[in-house]
Amino acid sequence: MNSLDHQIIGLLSEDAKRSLADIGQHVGLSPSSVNERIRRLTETGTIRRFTVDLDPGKLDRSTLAFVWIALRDDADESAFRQYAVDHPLILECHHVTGSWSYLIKIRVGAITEVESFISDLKAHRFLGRSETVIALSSAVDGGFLRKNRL
Amino acid sequence: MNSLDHQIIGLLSEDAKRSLADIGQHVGLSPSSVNERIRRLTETGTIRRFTVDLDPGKLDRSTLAFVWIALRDDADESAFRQYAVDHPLILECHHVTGSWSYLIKIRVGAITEVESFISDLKAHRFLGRSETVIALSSAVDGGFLRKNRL
DNA sequence: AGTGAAAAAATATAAGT
DNA sequence: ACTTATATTTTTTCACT
Repeated sequence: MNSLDHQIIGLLSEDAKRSLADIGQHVGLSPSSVNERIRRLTETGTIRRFTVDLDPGKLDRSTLAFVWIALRDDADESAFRQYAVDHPLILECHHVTGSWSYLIKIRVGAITEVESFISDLKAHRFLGRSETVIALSSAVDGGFLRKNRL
Repeated sequence: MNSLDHQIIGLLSEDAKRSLADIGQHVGLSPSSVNERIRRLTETGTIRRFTVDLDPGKLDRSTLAFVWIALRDDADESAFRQYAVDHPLILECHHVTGSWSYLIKIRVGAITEVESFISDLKAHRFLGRSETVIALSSAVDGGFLRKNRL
């Protein structure tokens, strides 16, 4: 991982459809060399995958909410984690420091879905207490490590 | 945006390097049709861009922190938002409901950088109060809207 | 909207420095 | 490691249904 790799990563995260030739021009390498570096970055796991950045609003997921969770004392924590992995609305679920045990980030179509989300947590007997925070607007979003963020 | 588009989006978000032919096989369309649908999804902004999912750990950004911010009473809020946009460590910055005004998500190489991050907020006279929560581990991460999350 | 065929472009491979 | 040249695959375009 040297400076060239960083540059390549920066260009790819900005637009992964750039051709190897185009990237090569920017960083001063031939297409084959760029190709080989991307292959290695992918192999070593620095690049996890090529993907698309989607607009949540266009996919009926305009509402962003953060839900703090305190698990029940008798909750099966590994079952909870698996539940989070499988849950279609949960984008992030972090075990955190502080007075809450987990911070969950969800995107839903409407605020009413937050309520059913929490009800479901209760029904599964995971939930002790919770507190929900709604995002009114986002100055920065995307969640990616981006070009100017490396 | 019909079911075929959703399927295509799902496949792309899983692996945006799949060929049009491959996607076509899965959804039952010709490569040209898939191409046309992806073109339209991109044009309408449903697909914002093609990008790469990077491993923060491999890029010296292993530490994930959430910083709750209450702005100073006299803070210039639009200046703060611009500061957030320009800041290299800030992955997300949301204006939120509740007793805090903003929730910021940052990824840093080491926990010590969180301190300098907050000092800088203070130096810019944005910060009233703040509270930092560190992620100890993540059951779900990535931040993308993913295949099974549409 | 979708298809199939042809053209254009991009990627992957291999031989040489 | 990188480059150039070649082979292969993919993407794009277009005439037609």
